[in-house]
Amino acid sequence: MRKRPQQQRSRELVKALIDATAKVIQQQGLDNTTTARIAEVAGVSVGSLYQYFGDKDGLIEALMESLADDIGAGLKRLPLLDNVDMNAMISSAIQFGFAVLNSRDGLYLELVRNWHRLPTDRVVNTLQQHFMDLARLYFLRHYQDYPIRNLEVRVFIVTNSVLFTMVRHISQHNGLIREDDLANELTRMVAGYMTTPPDSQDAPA
Amino acid sequence: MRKRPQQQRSRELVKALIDATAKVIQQQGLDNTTTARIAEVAGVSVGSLYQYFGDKDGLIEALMESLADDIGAGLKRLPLLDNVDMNAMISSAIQFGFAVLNSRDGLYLELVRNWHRLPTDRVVNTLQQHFMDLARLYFLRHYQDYPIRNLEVRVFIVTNSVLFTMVRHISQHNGLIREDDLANELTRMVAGYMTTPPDSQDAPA
DNA sequence: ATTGAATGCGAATACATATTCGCATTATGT
DNA sequence: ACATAATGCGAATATGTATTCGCATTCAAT
Repeated sequence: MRKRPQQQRSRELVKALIDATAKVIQQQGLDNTTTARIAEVAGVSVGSLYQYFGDKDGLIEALMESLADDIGAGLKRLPLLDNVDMNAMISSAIQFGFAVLNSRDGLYLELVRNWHRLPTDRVVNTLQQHFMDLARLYFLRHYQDYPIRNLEVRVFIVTNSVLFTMVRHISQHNGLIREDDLANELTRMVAGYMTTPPDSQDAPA
Repeated sequence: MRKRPQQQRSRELVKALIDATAKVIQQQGLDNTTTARIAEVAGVSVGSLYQYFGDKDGLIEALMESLADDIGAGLKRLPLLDNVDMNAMISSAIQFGFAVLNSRDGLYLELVRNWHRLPTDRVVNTLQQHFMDLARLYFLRHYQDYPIRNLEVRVFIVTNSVLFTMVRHISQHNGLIREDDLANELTRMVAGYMTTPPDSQDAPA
């Protein structure tokens, strides 16, 4: 942020710009998100935009920071650890995921699709960290004895698998697969995998 | 394609353009892929480009068609069904996936990252179709009796999970997770999931 | 009320890029 | 060799977009 907004109106202007950025991305897609449109939607001139943000990327960064906080807060609010069995816990988490992706008219959807050209580190770390902690706590509480090796790898796989499978499904309006079927199957895959001992080969052949 | 190349040199020109498109995407990224650069790399003028392709998208479409064929051929060449157990079969498929993503200096990587703004239907269908057939044949051969319900959903989940987890991993140079660990764990997750009966809840709590 | 700082403005600037078009060159059939 | 079609060229055109800058307006403190 180039300059700190000091007065009330400029703080509102900054907020309006970040909100407008979200709105434009959600309505026009990241490719058609221009500083002109953002300023217009915010009811502000382009010049004012550059008073508080060094460039367009700075503005988008600010949006991502804000959303990372939202997601972090949303996750903390979910009482995932209260679930006794892993199936229920994972099911809740996946439901939350779908809810987020379907919220705000597809804003999150568009952002995840474009992860590779956005400053997503903060959000990704929030997610990864949270599920990592969750997994550790869960195993400590329920399987104090058996050692879960490769927990980092497992959480990495599971997080990305679920997230991108959901995004792919929502993005392509696949009428053949219902969202709750997908959620159920994802839950089964993840629960099965997370509760598999590290060494077993486990094919019931 | 705006006009069919009839003579030898123009057929070569078209091929050079498609090759150049791949090269530029791989070297500069999709965002910096311009008609000027493509023409330059192909050793051809921009004007000639528009003789055979209606627009830039047409050119990229032609590239995708060509790659879809390559992938289809590569898949057919893999003797996946010769594996007796599912673990080996899936492991081979995942190895193939990594090989493709690491080939051509990251061309495929960049294309998968940008799936949402590319004409990927043909490639996606090729993949989905192939693994669907494979799964059907495998279950017919090995478990003739028990009915695999939701096979479409399972294949959808598994394909996207593996593909995007691989892409995410390769993209972020995550030194903490080795590629073969990831491959092993992916194999375990997928094999476990694909061989799970449709109704079981299967958490060994 | 006055004044200096903060804020806000938007036309002007400086690229970058897709696409066209009139002309030059090369191939093909006779 | 000639005529005609196919091919190739690249400067010019049209459009879009990020960013700047000099000036106008509003605020906050005295």
